[in-house]
Amino acid sequence: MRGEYNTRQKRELLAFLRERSMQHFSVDDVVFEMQDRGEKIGRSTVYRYLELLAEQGSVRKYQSVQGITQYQHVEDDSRCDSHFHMMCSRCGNLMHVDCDLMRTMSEHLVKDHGFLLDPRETILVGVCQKCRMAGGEAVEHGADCHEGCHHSV
Amino acid sequence: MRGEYNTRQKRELLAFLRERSMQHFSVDDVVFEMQDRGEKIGRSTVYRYLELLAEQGSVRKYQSVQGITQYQHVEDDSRCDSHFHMMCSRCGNLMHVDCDLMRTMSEHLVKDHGFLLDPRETILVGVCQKCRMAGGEAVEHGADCHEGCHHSV
DNA sequence: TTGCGTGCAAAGGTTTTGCATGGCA
DNA sequence: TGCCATGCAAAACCTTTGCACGCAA
Repeated sequence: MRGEYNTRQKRELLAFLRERSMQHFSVDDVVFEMQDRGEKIGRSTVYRYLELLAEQGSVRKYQSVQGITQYQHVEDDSRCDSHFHMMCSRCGNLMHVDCDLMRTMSEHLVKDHGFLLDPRETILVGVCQKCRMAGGEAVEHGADCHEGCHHSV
Repeated sequence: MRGEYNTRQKRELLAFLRERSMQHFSVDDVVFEMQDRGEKIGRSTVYRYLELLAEQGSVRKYQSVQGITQYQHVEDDSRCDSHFHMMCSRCGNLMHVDCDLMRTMSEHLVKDHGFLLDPRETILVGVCQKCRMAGGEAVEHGADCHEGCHHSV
């Protein structure tokens, strides 16, 4: 059975994941950053172990806008009903949103649109506060949306 | 300048896109289905033309959960402020959502979370009504969410 | 005739797989 | 010792790019 043995690679990878809970990363990030701290781990091992953890639910796996697979370790996976994720298309950061409006939206979608939203699979894409500040007024990705939305950014 | 000539490939591809507006497809879908109807077109041409159309806004491009790039032709791209997309993780269908609650959510996100949502990049993932009916009570992808949300599915 | 568009093939990048070796229990 | 885990290399995929030829204007 898979995931049976307690190996050095697993221990180190798991420690790595825990340190950066709530942060997103690619397989390359893992390989190189672990390498930097002197922990040798094969690329295939990273792929295989992350895949296993994703099946078990302690790691979330999704596609970035660029088409690269990103992973994220989650401590508590139980509150899926109000827990969404936002990703900044500029800096790539993944953020959590845990608020009532999301629940309201879910309920609205299922009631009025017949659509059962899955917060685990859904990622809200946009530009985060930090990047908006850094980029000044001209908000790249949301530029044309900006006008129509009447937001006072 | 790109997109200047009116070639057979462009005409046929554009016709293909218009026929399946509101539907999603991959580059392979295009190549093989056009091939089936006797329209020869090179893979690179499809990539290049879809890329061009995506820049111009008449085609939307995004990553599927499986990591394959999907495209979708959109007739009217002007109402981006309240226009979102939902994708069914079962049947793969892409649907449009054009309602006030989405606008409310956008405004909430930017006001209270500092996040400027981009409706063009964001895809709400879940299970559509048709698939929920077909699948009975046990809703595959939203199963554990189902409980927490107190939805009366 | 000019130069953009096309398609093949090759290259590039990411992920998966086969297989021999290593290491946990 | 038995068997899972690992890592290398190769393969499998998807996408992009270079280049010569075709074709629209």
